[in-house]
This record gives sequence, structure tokens and C-alpha cells, in this order.
Amino acid sequence: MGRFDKEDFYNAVYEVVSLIPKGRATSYAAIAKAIGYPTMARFVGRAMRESNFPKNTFPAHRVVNSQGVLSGKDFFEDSTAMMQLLESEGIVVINNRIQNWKNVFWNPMESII
DNA sequence: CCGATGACAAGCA
DNA sequence: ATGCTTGCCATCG
Repeated sequence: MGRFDKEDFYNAVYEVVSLIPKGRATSYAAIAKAIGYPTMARFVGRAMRESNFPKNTFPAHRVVNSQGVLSGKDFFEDSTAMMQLLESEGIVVINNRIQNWKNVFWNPMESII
């Protein structure tokens, strides 16, 4: 990997996010690793914050922290929007945390075959 | 659940 | 350029 390029990094993030299957979710760190920057999970979060896609075409709600917690919920319309989007896909969220996280978790690495 | 530590680009003064 | 602070984070204790 060469030097860090913000544009490339952001685009790589968005590409992976767009691949997350409906009903599944992944984490900031998993995305960071998948695009070759294993220690830049926080920057994945920044990329998400600065993303400006039509919300019905970009599944930002499928990105949570490593524990399955909806740490980015404050960036949605209201405090329950992220949870509602996930639950509409069959994901159970209790106390701001995805239940059965182990199985809901989608590993981007296995998809970049 | 909290705190400390690690990681590192970006923003700012 | 230089330093300091911040950040939809992670891991460990």
C-alpha cells in the first residue's frame, strides 16, 4: 500500500458498504482491514459521516462497532432510525446492540474473493 | 460499564 | 513547519 489517499480510502469504504447483504451488518474495523488499513477503523467512521448518498441507496445502517453496538445512530434522522432500518431487515436490536451479533456479522474479507 | 492505551489522519492555532 | 486535540474505533484490564 502506498501513501494514504483520502479519496481512495473513502471510495473503498463506500464500495465495501455497498456490498453488505441485507439482513447482515459489519464493523468499522472489518471494513478497515478489508481495504488494507487495519488500524484505521476511526477513519471509516469519518468516511461514513462525510458520505452523502441518498439514504435509500446506501446501507449506512449496516455498519456498527466491533461489539455490534449502533455507535453511529446519532448520525441518522432520529435516535431510532438506524435501529428501525436494521429491524426492517430482520435484525434484532436490543439496548442499542445487535442480538446474535456473531451470526449477523458479515466479513467483507470473505466476499472479496 | 468505565478507564487507559493504541493508532493515525485532519483540523486548527 | 510544529504542536495539540479530536474522532459514528478497538482491545485489554
